[in-house]
Amino acid sequence: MSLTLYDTMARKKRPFVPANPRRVTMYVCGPTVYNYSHIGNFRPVVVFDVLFRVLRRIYGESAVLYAANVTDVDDKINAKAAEEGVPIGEITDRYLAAYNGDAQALGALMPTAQPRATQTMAAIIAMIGRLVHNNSAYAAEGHVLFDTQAYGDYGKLSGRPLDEMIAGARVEVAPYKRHPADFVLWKPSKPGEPEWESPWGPGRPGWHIECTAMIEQELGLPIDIHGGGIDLVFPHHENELAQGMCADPGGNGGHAGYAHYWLHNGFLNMADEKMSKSLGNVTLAHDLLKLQPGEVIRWALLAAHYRQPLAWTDDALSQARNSLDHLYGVLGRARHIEAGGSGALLEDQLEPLLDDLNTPAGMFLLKKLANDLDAAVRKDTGAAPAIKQDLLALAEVMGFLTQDPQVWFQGGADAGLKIEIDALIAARDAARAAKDWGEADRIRAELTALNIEVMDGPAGATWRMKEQA
RNA sequence: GGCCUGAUGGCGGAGUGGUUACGCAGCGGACUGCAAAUCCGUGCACCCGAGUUCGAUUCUCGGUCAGGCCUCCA
Repeated sequence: MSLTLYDTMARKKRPFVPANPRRVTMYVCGPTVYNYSHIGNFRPVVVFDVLFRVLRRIYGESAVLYAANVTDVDDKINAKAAEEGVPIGEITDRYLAAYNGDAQALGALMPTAQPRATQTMAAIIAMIGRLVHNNSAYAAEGHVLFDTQAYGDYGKLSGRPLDEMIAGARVEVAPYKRHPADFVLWKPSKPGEPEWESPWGPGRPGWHIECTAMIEQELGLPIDIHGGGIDLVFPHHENELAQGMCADPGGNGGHAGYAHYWLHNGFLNMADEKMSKSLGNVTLAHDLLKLQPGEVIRWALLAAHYRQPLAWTDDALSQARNSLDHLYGVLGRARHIEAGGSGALLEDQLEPLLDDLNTPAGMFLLKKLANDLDAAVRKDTGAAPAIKQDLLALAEVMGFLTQDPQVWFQGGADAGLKIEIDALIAARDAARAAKDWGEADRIRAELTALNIEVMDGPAGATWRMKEQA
């Protein structure tokens, strides 16, 4: 099976070839845990979860190492802790738990490692030490700065030559920087903020160094795939790359590279504008999940190709809901079919995903397989078991159809409501048997008021919860 | 100002040098006591201009528009 991925560094699709097929490594930049994350923050979670699943399918479950970091040292965390008068650990534990819960609800598998900055401090300090030692970094006024002049290819990832960036810079340059693009590896903490001891004085790490240290500690350099949002290309990933290359004991470029493939997901937009906390146009995944099944939100997040911008609208959610209702409806009608006996190659079903994670094409194939299954069941052609297996195999790699169809349609009803519904359905069946249409319709109206939709069929009436949102 | 993306039908969204997926919504029909679900059929698009070509929505250049990055950011 050959997987092709768009590499930001190469600016084109490249065949994916891991350095070691028995140990495939992927790192994705994760959240800063100081609050609930908005739905846009979960786009990479879901996108790279699909990639994780595809890789596991190709190379084997135990062969893929997927690390997603958690930033738990940060100004915003400090501010939140100060506001509540609690240690930062209380803030970060709380919001990390919420984040993981939301990710799970969206069908994302746990990464194989979830390193935290506070637990990587020794590796961070050691790496800064190496950078200072080999003159890639310098100490100045209590700070340690990375010397961007030390890395000849600085700017290559983002396509921004250094001099052009300086020409267009709109930020004030700290006086202790040798070069305007130099960035902080270590800085003193403000009074009252958490700090760690280091050879350059007490303080805390800059933003970029934690990822590089975590990658080295968790996965080892170089890694196969490095992922994140498109906004991270510059400066975050550019800086990671520069310090990572220079931190190698072999010197600048001494190892085979930092990451062999750079993947970046596009933004999720609200009404043509990026969803952003500073713009105030955020929808929290945590709130959305109270209104919609996680699979519906996951579907909406994967409905556009991951590199394209994704417009987040109520209509997109409702279309996602319709699509899943259709697929679950087919599965419900095929519930008596035992999946199996497929002669088809898994590669056929994976093909859309193997082409740079083309999830919309994957959805198209899901729907096609579902329609084929429906027809095979209806016409009793004997092809149903194989088609059902294919459908479920693709759905699993995409993280869909994880529930029993009956639970999908009726899961929103508690036991008491179900008893009430069954009684009403029975009464309506009796009325229909007596051709008392007035009474039958009256009961249906009663069920509608309970948010229940009735569907008459040859084997009697079935029902489902209607869409909530 | 510099750099980088994108522009497909009413909406969402793939893809392709020549017959343009699919979903939702719409319309007609079948089925139904009426519905729902399902099935059959059907209308609707490739931003503008130039170039390359027998032929461009697809390739090239220019333009327009939109979005992003250059500051925390998925």
